[in-house]
Amino acid sequence: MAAEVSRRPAPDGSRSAVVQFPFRYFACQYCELQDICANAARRRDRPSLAGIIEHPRPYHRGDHLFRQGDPVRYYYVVNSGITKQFINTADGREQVVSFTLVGETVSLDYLEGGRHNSNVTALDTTGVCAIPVLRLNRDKQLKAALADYLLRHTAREIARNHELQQLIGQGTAENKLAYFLNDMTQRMNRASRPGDCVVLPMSRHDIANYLCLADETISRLFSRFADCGIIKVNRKRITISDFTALRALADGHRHRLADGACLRDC
Amino acid sequence: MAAEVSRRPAPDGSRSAVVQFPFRYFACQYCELQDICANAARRRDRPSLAGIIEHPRPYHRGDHLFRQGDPVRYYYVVNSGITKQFINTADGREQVVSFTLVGETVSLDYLEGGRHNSNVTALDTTGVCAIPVLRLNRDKQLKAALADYLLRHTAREIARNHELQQLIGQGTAENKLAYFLNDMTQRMNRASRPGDCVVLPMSRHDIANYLCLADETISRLFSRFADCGIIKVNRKRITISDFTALRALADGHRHRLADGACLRDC
DNA sequence: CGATTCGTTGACTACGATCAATCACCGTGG
DNA sequence: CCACGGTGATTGATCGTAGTCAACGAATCG
Repeated sequence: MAAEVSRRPAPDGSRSAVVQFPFRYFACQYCELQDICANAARRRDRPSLAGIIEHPRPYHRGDHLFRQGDPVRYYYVVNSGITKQFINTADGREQVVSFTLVGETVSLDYLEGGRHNSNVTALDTTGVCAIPVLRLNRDKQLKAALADYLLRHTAREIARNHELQQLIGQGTAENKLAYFLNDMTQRMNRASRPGDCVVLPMSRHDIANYLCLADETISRLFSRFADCGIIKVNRKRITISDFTALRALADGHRHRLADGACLRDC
Repeated sequence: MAAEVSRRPAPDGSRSAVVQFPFRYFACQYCELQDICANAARRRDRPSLAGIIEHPRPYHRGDHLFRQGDPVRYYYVVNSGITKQFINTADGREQVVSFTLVGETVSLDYLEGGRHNSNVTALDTTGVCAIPVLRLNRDKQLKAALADYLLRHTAREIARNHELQQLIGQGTAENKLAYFLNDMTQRMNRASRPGDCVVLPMSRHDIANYLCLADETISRLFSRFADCGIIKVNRKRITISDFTALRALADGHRHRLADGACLRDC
């Protein structure tokens, strides 16, 4: 789709920290920043992230991108792998608030004083594009362009959170998991052709935590959905057999699987 | 605190829609925008919202500031009264997602295409400062300054939502209501001296909806809190008798009132 | 003053949490 | 190769919280 670069940088393990443009990752074509990044890099008349964007060495499972309380240094876009974002609650537990997939931006949840209010760790080997906030301030034009994008992005994120809040609060356990599976399938398969199969890199515990359910409830629901013929479960690999039923469970909060449904379908 | 203007505009019922600066509302001193609004209006070297900010006629109880699906035309700051923000869910019900008090900004939850994803109505007679998005685009400098502010604001809002998500999902009904009362008291009394009394203009139903609880549960909890000597309830007027206990219930998710507590305290 | 909406209290139920036991998987080391 | 321990996932039994249904009381409005 675009010109390739000679010296290939991270996240393939090289030592280079700065990308030479023009360059495209696989994820670039799905990235919302491409108009002020890869595309703009080839035009003189437009502000571009080229030259200030950084690509740190890939993170491995469990590595922290940043911790709660850290000063905000970068905006992050995931270009390979997956991250988990969680907050430390007042009573010492953890609450998973989001997963960030390929092509997505790690959500900005900053407290007064420009400090992160959350932790972000890699769930798998993960490469990122990192936009240094300080260097950004030197280029007013670029900053304005990025602010525009970020504002749209966060506004959408708030809208998403509001819907999630409704789901977490009002939905049944079935609704929550159905929503999660549906959402993950859509987001993960955006890069590939829309498939009926999805590999969830996070543990059952992380899913349970994210949806505010007990680990055991998630297990039971996976089994129940499988019994009803809606999905097939093979460890972390989930195959959706009945998208319509899944969608119905996800959309219609309060909708429940009839007790007889299982007997019919399996 | 600052010079008053001769022709007093809305929200006092006048026909004027545009404010003459220098001017200050009561809420201005608590407004996060004051540096690019009231303060900046008196300086030539700084971009200011003066001249483009609008003050529509005050809204009355039940009036809509905007509806879900409407194109985004303004950023709103409440300078008197209170608003309720809610989304229409997939299954036709409503979900209250926030209340916006004096000096606060109505949260930006926009979908792709620049359309509101929520409804905002006045819970009481409410005056606002409205910043027209289109006119803002003509002044790059001002837009950049405002974008900076809005980004910080929304980042904090996302952080808030993440904490709320944790509360809604994991907290007991007691935790939720205690959090709500604590939060409202703090935010409402920011303008006045920190008092132990708060008038909640929203209905029990709105509170229940916001906290994802049944209306009856809210009623029961008000009674229980009162029985335990934590609060005094007089219709919409709530007096906090025991801030420590309330704070403990709000902070310590999973914390519960002991069954004996009531008997001790009342 | 009735009519209607809102708020409170009671009785019962159901969903999901909790506690507990077992199973499956995986890397380690003998 | 298998025994081993450790972790994660699954299934079962029981219990408690908050939802639901229902009736009543209180405030508001025309």
